[in-house]
Amino acid sequence: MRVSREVAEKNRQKVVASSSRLFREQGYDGIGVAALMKAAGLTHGGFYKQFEDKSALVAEATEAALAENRKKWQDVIAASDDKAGEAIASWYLSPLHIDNRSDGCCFAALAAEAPRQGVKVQETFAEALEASVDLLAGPDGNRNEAMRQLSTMVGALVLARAVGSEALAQELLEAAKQKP
Amino acid sequence: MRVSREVAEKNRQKVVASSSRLFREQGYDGIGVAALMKAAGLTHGGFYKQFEDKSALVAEATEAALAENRKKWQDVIAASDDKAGEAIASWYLSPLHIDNRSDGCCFAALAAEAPRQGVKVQETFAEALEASVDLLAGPDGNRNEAMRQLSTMVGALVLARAVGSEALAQELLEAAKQKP
DNA sequence: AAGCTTAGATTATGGAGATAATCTTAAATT
DNA sequence: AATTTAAGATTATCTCCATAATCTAAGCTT
Repeated sequence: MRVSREVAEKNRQKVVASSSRLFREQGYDGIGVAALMKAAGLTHGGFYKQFEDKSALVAEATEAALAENRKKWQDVIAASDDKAGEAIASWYLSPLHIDNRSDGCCFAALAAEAPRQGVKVQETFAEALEASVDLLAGPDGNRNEAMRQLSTMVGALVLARAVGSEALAQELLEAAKQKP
Repeated sequence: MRVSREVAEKNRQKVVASSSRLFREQGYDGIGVAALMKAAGLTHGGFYKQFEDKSALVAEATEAALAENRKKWQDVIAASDDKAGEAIASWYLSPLHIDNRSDGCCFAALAAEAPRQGVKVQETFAEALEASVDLLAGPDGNRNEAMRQLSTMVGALVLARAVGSEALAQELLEAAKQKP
């Protein structure tokens, strides 16, 4: 049945938001439209009134995830007295992040699948990466160093999640924290 | 029709080898049993004579990919006069590696999906990671530093592949090469 | 050589998956 | 209040996928 525009818009946002978490958890190919709609409390069929097709939702959900990540980074930096790089590192490389795929870093969760998801998604990743590098570098920071730090953090988290062993995972995160 | 044991075994290996490439290219969920068999020149139905199910092939193909990677690393190190870390870095972080998913690094291609692929696959990743760290560190090397280098390389490659933009990708690889 | 065994082909089966057409009902518009 | 419109439900279609049962022809055993 029909609902008011505000409710419809809210429903749409709910689909995007919950999909942004579910994609991070299960991968772009790991979950289908029906399950995504159900998770948002709606039915399968309504999907195509709101989105062109699944890839449109993929693009929007990726944007949402990356925007949410960015906001979190800003909060972490604002709340810390350390330099941006240090503040982010000690928060990002915490063991909690290993299990928190669903609202964790979108780079670590989905960047590996981005090459198969079309130009739009890749552009979104590129913009988000630039933003992250700027945040990491700070006002007078070194762009190269920030890029390297981002790579190290993302790689460490991806590998830590892949190895199963908690001890090895922990070791990876610790190693990534240290400045050589 | 039936073939000799040697041919059957060769066929099995062909399935594993071509799957190890196709999984790296398209992801574990991105390709099905039928396509994997067809790529090896066989038909769909024969699959279950050789493998328990798809996840068994996933495990074997991952092992194969990681073993192949390791061999390549050894070759690169042996062929270079530099220290192992330097030799691997300059080879691993080359622009060619961005497009070569199918016979490139299995960590960069598939580690992000490993958490969803069962314990066996994760153990395989853990063993391969230990081996890579040992190779990177060399006989008298620093384990932490090797872990950090591996994370940096994997992260940089994953991100470089995700951003679409060739210039940005190149910048990421260059940044990862520099020792801070 | 006769019979047994089995790799791989053929052919179901059943479940998801994506997309689309239609229906219903309530909000928007007039 | 009457009419139009559109969100979301229902239902259908079509494709792809994993798994399994059966078939068959050629290797292997004795």
